[in-house]
Amino acid sequence: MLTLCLQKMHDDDGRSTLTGTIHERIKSIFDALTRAERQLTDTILENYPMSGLGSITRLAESAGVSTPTVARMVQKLGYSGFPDFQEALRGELEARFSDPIAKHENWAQTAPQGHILNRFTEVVTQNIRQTLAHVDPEQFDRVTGLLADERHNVFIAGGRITHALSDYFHMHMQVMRKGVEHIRSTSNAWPHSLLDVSSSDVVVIYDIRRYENSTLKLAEMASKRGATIVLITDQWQSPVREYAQYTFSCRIEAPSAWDSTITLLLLTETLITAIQEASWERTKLRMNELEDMFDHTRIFRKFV
Amino acid sequence: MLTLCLQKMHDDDGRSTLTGTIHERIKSIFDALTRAERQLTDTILENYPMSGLGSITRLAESAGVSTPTVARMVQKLGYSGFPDFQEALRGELEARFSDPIAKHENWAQTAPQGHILNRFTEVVTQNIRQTLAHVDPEQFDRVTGLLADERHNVFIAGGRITHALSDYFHMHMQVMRKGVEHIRSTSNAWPHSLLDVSSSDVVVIYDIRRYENSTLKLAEMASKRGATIVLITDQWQSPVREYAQYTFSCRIEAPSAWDSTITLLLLTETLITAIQEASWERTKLRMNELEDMFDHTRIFRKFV
DNA sequence: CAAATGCTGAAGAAAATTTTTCAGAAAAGG
DNA sequence: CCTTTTCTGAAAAATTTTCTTCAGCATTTG
Repeated sequence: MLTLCLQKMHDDDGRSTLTGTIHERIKSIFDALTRAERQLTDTILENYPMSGLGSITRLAESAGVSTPTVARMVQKLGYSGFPDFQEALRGELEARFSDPIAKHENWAQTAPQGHILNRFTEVVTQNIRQTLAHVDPEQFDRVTGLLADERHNVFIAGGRITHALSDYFHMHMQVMRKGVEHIRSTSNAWPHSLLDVSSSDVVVIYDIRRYENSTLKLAEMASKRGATIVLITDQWQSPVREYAQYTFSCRIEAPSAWDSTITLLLLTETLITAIQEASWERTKLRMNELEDMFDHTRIFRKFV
Repeated sequence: MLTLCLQKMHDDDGRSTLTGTIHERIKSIFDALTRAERQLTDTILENYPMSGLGSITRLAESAGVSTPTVARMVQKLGYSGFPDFQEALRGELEARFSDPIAKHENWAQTAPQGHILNRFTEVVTQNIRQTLAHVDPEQFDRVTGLLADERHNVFIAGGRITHALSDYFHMHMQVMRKGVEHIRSTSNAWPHSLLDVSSSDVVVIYDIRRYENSTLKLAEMASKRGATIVLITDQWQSPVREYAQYTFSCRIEAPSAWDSTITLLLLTETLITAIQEASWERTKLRMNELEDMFDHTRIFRKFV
């Protein structure tokens, strides 16, 4: 067996001294780790460095691996055993505590305080929090029910920025049910799609600033045909809301010249999951069929 | 014997729950302590809370008292034993370290505990945390530099699921710089695009499970042409990593039959922001030009 | 100053943690 | 498809840690 092992030095006391933080060490050998070991390091890094301070048993349990896996892993990192590893962790913690600058926990531990990775993520989590605080669960559930029901055809429309989102939603909806169509409001051809919209149908419209005229026109015409309109927009709300029966406002603030569509994607994925749960029997069948077709087309790798 | 003992409560799990921090508790009973015990608390408070995290023996030694003294002392504080005391210490440390959103039980306040809105968001924030823990800021910065540099042409490719993401990235990149092309690995026409790839170019590839054969082929061929390959993948890593100079692993776990691409979007948007910052002068000009064009096309509403 | 009380730590007992072993499972290679 | 290699966790063994006991010492009090 080829054993990967980081270099280790012993000083006069026999205590091990290794270079770099454990976090860095883990990342540097991450590629050489096995499945269970990666699972373990994920747990360690997730709540770093706290998670490693309990007993080896506790750490193993919370990572969902066995204690020998933990023992082997810390040896790969270059420590003589779990206590040695824990000692190093405590040392790091101590160093961090005595350093007054490092008081704020960074998202990306190894990135400096003001790095864009941390700044951006900070704002995004705030957006998520504020968005979720404004979603009406009842409204959400009713929309889920509407979209899961195959008696209603579903049309999905997005604008310049939100095109990717609507495309993503459309792709997933197609797997779960029939009667889903993607309308490109950026194309001149969208009136053609509207021909099929009837009063029992649902039109999902994505529209964030700067709100597009063609999207508003689309909403107006779909509304005239009696369709139910679901609007996913930003906190300032697209004018489409006048025609919409259901409106979801998502926070899109970002430390950038652009807005962040993370919260829109979050809402979209949550909707997808809810719809899937509401129509699991049907969705399962369709997914299996799809899998079969994929098997016959060799699009995907059989073995990872 | 008159035993001093702070009040202690047991919850359903039998775990002890005490009020106030250990530091406060020690101070409050300090007057009632004996000589050896004061010696001990001095040591604990001197390097609080780190000193208490080793073994009882170590703590006793560094305080110059015996282990029974420590054991008696923590019982006076109201803990059932040294491990119980240590657990409390770890809890305090964790509270100090962890960010407030980690303990957010209900994201959507009005939705019930187990509502999909809360369940999904919980998992997503975990994904974000774990993803950020794995991003190497240095690698991130280098990729930012590469993509901001107009001397390198940029090709962006996505698969079935990641098509929307690559489309989104492409749209933003187009605003910021020239020489950006979107390759559809799902179409048979992608070899045509590869004709233009030279050794100074950068190919950004999105690939999450199930990894697509055509994407791997694309990477292989781009690699043969000497292009620098940036891979954005999931935690299990696409086989494309063999050809990639830069690999970013994003957590995509979701309480769903599908994976969540939120973290990929987060990384993408952060990249966009970083690239924008790195080339702000140029980007500003291009954005102004774009605005002018929009003004002439009446695509957007002039007044909201 | 003597007796009583309480404090302290050495040593051993109990309990737990950590490490090792090994067999079955999974993955890789032919 | 089969063989080989590697990985993984259950269980046992080894080690460490924690707790208890108890005899000696210090302090207080009358």
